[in-house]
Amino acid sequence: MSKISAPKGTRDILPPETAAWQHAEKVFADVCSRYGYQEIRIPTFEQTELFQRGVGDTTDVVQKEMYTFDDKGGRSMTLRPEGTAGVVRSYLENGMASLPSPVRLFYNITAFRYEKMQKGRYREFHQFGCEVFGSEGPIVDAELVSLLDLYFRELGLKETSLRINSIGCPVCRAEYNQKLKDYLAPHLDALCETCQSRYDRNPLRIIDCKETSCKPIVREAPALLDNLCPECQTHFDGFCKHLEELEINYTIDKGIVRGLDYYTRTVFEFVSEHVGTQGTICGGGRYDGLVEQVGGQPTPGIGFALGVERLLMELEQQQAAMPGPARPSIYIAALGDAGDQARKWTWKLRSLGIRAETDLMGRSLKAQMKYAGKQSFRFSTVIGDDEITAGKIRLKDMNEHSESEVSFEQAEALLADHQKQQG
RNA sequence: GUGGGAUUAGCUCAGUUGGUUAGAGUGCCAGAUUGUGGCUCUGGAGGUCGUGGGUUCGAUUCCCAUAUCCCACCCCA
Repeated sequence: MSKISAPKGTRDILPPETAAWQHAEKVFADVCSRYGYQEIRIPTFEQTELFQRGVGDTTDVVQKEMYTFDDKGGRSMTLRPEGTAGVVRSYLENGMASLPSPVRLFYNITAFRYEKMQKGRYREFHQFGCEVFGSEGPIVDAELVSLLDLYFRELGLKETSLRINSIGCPVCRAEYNQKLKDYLAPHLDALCETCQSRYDRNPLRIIDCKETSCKPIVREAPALLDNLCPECQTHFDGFCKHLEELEINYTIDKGIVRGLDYYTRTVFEFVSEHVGTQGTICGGGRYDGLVEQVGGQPTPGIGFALGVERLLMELEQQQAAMPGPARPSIYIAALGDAGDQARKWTWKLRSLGIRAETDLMGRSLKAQMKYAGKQSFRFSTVIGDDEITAGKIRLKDMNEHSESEVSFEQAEALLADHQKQQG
């Protein structure tokens, strides 16, 4: 019989690493709530059609990376490849359009893409994200970026650069696409195979091509940012201005196009050097046409998704201080028949909020002490017949090697106090 | 989807120019005269040498296939 292993592209997240995850999640939820974002939880799978309409039929994600299956009722379902489409569906289905605007939501999800594995890329991966509905102005765009900026700062993440761009609206993009095609037409033969097929379907994506054959041609191509309609230009200028007001550094990168079809106007990425070639830690942008695309009234929206694996990898690279598992406070060694009393007191300590353990293995005193040392308990004590009759224990400080004789009540107060300081 | 590297104990890795019962370090369990940990010493458990074929008297070692992991391309978080 062959061994069963975790499916390709998935991985177990184990202690002590889980402590860093909890920290990242906690700080994210906390920063979001300060900005007025509330958490939404959505299904892990949706009707396949949602992603076809929402993410876009022409994208790589939908064309070849989705985990799609038929359920027993013959309905086509897909494990979510990202979060935005599901949030938009929920926004509409639950009538959130009638909530006071803007509607601010955040989420913490797993997502699934059937891709070849690489550093910082998994088939099941985690994203934190935010979505804002109902506000069209560039202030929201800047607010979202500032939320990320604050989050990164609170985690101690540095050396991450923000790149921004605008990819216009349907009006200016149509004009630009024509202009781009006019420019590319004479070079068409020199472009790579995929770009030749992109020429008719989605010429904008050619800008993003990394093929050596395409790069020199693309470099001279007209940029969408230089061909925005007046409205989009004003919006982009406003976005830049608000970032400057908030003293957030950014670089304009005319090459950012984003891989999902729903983006309009503002697009941005936070990029790092250390996460292999998967340098994008966080990507986002405005999607003013998406709500309508999924079947609602025209509603402006904007959001981002943050790759948690990549974020944690980057934090580790930068050796940012991340908390480890909480250190247990006290080990209660049980001696002989006093085991019952030891367990009883351990349970009481836990009800007082103290991280306490006692023997479960029926081990010798020496072995119990060894365990307490290895698990780095701060305090230990031995409970035997002597302690029970005297009503006093010797509380041992494992750091200082010192012991002090105290009553059970004094020990409880001391431990509670100690753990309050530890958090 | 294309290409390169890897796979031996829970973990990090030796090794056999093809030859009986496959090693180290670390970790785990136990003990060093039965009321006290981190050092030391002793012992123990733990591997069908990724899986399936082939060559051979004999394969963990050579060949082929396959799986998984790592890395790059593409794309993305």
